[in-house]
Amino acid sequence: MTTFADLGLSQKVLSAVTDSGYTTPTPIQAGAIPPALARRDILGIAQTGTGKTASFVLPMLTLLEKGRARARMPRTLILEPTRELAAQVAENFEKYGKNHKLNVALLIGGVSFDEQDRKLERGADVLICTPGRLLDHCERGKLLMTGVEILVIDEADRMLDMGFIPDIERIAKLIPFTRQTLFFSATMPPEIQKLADRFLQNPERIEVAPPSSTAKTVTQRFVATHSKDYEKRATLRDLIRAQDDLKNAIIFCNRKVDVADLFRSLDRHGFSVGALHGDMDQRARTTMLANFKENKLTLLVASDVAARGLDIPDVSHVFNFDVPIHAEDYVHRIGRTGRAGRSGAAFTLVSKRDGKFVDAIEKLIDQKVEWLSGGIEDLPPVAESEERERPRNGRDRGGRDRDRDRSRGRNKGEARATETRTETVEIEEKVEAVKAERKAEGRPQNNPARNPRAANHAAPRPANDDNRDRRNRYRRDEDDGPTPLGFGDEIPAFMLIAGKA
DNA sequence: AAAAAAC
Repeated sequence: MTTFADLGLSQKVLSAVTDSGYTTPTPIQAGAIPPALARRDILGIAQTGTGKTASFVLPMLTLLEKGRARARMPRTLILEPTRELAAQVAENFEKYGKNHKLNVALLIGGVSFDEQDRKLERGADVLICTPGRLLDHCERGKLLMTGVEILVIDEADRMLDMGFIPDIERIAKLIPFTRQTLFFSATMPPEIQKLADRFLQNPERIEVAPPSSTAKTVTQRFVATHSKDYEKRATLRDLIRAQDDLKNAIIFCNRKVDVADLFRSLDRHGFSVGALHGDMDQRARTTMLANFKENKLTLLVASDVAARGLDIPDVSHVFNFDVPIHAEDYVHRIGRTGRAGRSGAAFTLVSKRDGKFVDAIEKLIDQKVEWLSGGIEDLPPVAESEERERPRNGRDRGGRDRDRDRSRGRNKGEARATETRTETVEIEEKVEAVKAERKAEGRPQNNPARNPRAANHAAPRPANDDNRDRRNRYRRDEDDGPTPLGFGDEIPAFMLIAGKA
């Protein structure tokens, strides 16, 4: 059997791989590493979860040992479609490059330029980027890419979906054409093939089957639900509570606003929950993902930003709050669980209007998905009592609901979750408290604009700092019951936050 | 019916 030692990797790389506990390469690694080391172009058709990242990181590290470093010139460039994926690849570089003295620069949007600029000035050997920020650096004249020897285009099909191809073409023009190019895509539709033909010279083509673990180790179920948002939220809560082997879960919504809404709803119901979508500020995204990975959060409500490629080894459950509009997304989403041979469960809430999407999914995965308990036709009619059960005053709702849940002895994890509310909320509450106190004392608030140094000492920004989120945070949920007298849909801004104009 | 990415 092939081992990593047979592939021609350097001692430094091999020892880091061994330290990580790996002995046997995956098919994509065994197929791509030897030709990559021989300076061949690579066309890798592989999904995430196949060990794809290591299949380019390991040979790149070995090749970087051979050439000579040119002053302040990056020698390798990796392009990723999302910031989280870029960060994940950077982590891999640190892990497998621990015996190397390489400077890795992560150039992604949503964070300040300063630190990235400093890294570039010190001289970075490896750039790991999202396209927009990289081009921004280039346009500012801070970055010369004429020394790049290896270009990696990862997740090419997704780059295409996201409209990144023009950016990729521009970037490719800034790099010598004598470069070696490693090109990866999960699928090979004609557009991608054309793209590959343009970017690659006589590539070695390696195609690996999608990880079969998805189909084999993930238990998939459809769950019938009424279609109103609050009904779906209730269905979801019952479903989560009914799981006795739930370790952690990602809950996917189709839209960012729904991620925000569902996050707040679950949080108010006392679940240990975080959120992840592209309109959140980068700090919040990073924190949320880190906390989820470290099991400080049990649930992560996410948009499809988290559907592909994110490597969280241990997700026990995936819930689709919304049926994905594109069937491929379903495959990517449920692929977040059942990884590395572990078992996983994937539940998809389905309401009447989702019929055709459900059909498309079953067609794509070529199997029928069982219903958890009866189909949509078997749903009991909307219970009027449920309407009445909802509290009159939305403000008291969270506490009362939790008490009710507790007295029913419903959930073990949930009471604990009540105490460990998400850090986001805690941070935000702290910030508001400090601000309110200042205002009460009549002291001026920190104004970073007036006093730039104050910014460094200011209270931490709320983790979930997106303006839209902030407004929505105080907008009342549909399941909060009737609006209190005297307020419209929105509680007046002055009652909410001191400061924010 | 969406999401993602630069300011």
